[in-house]
Amino acid sequence: MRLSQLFTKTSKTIPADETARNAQLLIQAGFIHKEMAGVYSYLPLGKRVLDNIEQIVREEMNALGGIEVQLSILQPKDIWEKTDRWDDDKVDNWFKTKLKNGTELGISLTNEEPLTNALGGFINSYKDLPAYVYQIHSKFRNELRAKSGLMRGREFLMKDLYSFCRTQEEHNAFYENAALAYMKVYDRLGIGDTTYRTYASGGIFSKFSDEFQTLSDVGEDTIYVHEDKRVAVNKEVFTDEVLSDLGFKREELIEKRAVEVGNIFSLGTKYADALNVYYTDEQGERQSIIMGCYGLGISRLMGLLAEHFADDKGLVWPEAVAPAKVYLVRLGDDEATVKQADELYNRLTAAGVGVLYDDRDLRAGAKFADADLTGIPYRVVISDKTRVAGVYELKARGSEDSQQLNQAELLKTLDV
RNA sequence: CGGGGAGUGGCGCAGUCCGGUAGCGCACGCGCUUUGGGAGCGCGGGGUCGCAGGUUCAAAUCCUGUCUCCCCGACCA
Repeated sequence: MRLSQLFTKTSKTIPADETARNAQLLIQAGFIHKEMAGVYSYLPLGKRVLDNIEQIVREEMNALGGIEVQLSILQPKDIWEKTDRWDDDKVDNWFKTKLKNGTELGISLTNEEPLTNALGGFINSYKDLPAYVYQIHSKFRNELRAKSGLMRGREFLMKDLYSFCRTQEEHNAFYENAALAYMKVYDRLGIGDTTYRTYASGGIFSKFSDEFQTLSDVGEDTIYVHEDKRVAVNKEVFTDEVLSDLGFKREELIEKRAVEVGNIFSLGTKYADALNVYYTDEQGERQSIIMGCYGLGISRLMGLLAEHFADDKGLVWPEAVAPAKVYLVRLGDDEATVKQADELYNRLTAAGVGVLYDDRDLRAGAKFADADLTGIPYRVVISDKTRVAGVYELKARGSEDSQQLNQAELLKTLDV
């Protein structure tokens, strides 16, 4: 992408109506636009980051055996009444709307009922199970108060997967595999070493659910980390009884602040039963389906990564999610220099390397400042001077030092 | 939802207490100079002060209502 063609622009000042560092940085760098409290639009660079995170999640869900769908955002009321969840007393942060004729509708905040209902038409036999179905789509929650930028919005992008199993054993095995897949996602995003599988309240179907909590001072959750076992306990279930169940001693655990970046639940048979979705086993007997749900916040992760990897100059994206791998700075406008920069841009682009090509008519300082703020992993400078010297200047975003390389060395360093 | 703070060109702010029809920086346009860490000088365009009502000869400024944003708390299937 040529920056001369990009409509967004960076700002020298941070927005006054945000205090969350992630939102400040992402708005200042032109990645997102705030529509209203808790609602953000994704501009070109932000959209790329979001897509990159989404793709990593998609790959791991596919590897887990998941099959992707896209569910509707408008939802009918009747299926939620069957599971007794429609009432505002049951779910109080639900956006709802109405058809012109007065028919009430729900706006997607979760999808157990719609998906189970949709699957019900196809699931008859034990041969049709298990089924692991997911989507990556917007969710809406009418939070009393939005906060923390992308980390807690009213509209957000989330991956939600639902498992439909025949037996508890089958469910348990998948549930554990899902937990492993989640950790793979966090590893790929560069936060694996600070993310803990965390015991949390399980609701009515199991003693615990599992949250995935990434350590962060701006996190909303308090967890107690067991470093040796690489697990944690959420404060909400941090009781002597639970510690005893888990075989942990209180003094082994360290209190930390964390951001919930995933949560997986066992759901039992409640929803499928309520929606009259069963399967017939090998003996011809009708059996209940055991469900699980597995959430992972894509946009929240973007906020977390923005905040987690930033420094005083701006964003510092991990290469896996960066909107581009290379920020190519062209200085000087000698015809030969322009030609050389154009050629490198074309070559890298053809090789599949994402490049933000700063071909704008700006001074060096402005371009360097933008390169830093934008957080692209590698900065390459081509100037009249480097051209004459026959070198390319390469600097990693996280490093203070730059190096002078010939073209072969540069391409090798960039894995081209 | 309770408490606190704030809404003034695209962005960041001053002006509000002590009413007299709006100012600075950034950004933007033009010109000259400059050109490796957010350039300098000059000229120029752009806002009716969140919205509605009221007081007054006169309201960004005072009064009433309302909307929005931020923070703390509560809430978070």
